[in-house]
Amino acid sequence: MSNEIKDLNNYHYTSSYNHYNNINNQNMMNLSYVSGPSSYNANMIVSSSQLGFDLPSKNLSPQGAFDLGFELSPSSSEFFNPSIDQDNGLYNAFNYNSCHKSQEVVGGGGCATTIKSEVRVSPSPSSSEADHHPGDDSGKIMKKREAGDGGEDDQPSQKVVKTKKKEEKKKEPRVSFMTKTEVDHLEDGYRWRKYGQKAVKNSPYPRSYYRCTTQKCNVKKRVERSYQDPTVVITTYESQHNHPIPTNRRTAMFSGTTATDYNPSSTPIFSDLIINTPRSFSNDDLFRVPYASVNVNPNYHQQQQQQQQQGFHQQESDQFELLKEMFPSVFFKQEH
DNA sequence: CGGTTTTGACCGGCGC
DNA sequence: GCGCCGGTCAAAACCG
Repeated sequence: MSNEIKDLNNYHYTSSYNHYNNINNQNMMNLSYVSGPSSYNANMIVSSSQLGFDLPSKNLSPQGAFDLGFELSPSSSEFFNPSIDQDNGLYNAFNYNSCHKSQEVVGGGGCATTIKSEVRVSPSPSSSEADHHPGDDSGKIMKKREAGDGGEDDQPSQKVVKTKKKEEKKKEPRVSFMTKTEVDHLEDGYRWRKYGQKAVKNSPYPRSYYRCTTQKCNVKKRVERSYQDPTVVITTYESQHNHPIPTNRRTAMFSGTTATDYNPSSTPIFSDLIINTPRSFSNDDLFRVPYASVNVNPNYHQQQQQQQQQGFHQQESDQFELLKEMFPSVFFKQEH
């Protein structure tokens, strides 16, 4: 959308992923994923700023950035200025930087990854949203089926339905992560069924479409690898789960959405992980990161103060709650 | 055998 | 109107 966006970081997503363009201005923090027998570490970078849709410039300002100060590895060349897009519900939350810390946690598993992730919550139905996904409306299915059912009904009412569905669809919050990892499909604790794969224009890497397998849960996610940086996986979540994380998932990770959701016996590995993972942020932390790393960013407290002074704290906390709901497994529960 | 993945086809939106 | 593109469907294949 804006030129600024395109200029940043050379992440030139041609279509709906312009918002991924910036992996510059982000914070990082550590995440350690364990999937089955294998484990891996990853760095997430959450960057909402300059996400390709009409972000008010004010939100792109350094002040707007909520630099969470999560684990900024000196070795990392990626330092970000995360910011939040209030209007679009865009989140620039955290960056995970990886290796060393995660290694400690996982136990020498090798520093797999640096995750850059953008967290974006976009409830806004704004038409100017760069991240509009043309074919991405569930209403389509209905349309198709309706047509197939010989439903040659009155066009007007159908149109109304279409519009309605479209609007509903657009309101669905989305969260995007850029994750530097070798694993294509990041485990997030939920069960997903792949329902499609498409080649991405200008990219050698396909995009995969997943749907939550839980009944009546219409959460979807798209996963694709950045062609600019093949080590970066872009995951976009759409909608929110209306159920806790399945506890019997053998590859489940992290915790559930509530304390009671978490069943240590069924996810021992994660239990260990969580326990062992250093967490230094307080409940007041804007972005309480799952279990990610410690604050090693020397500017962390200063940044926190700045955030508070700028009155971002509450608003972001609210949005964070939404984000947490959408992606609970990533956000280590702070409730205890 | 049930659940998941693969993959070609289909559909709608959009730009030209 | 046409072609391109993103998203989804659904049958077949695969897997535990």
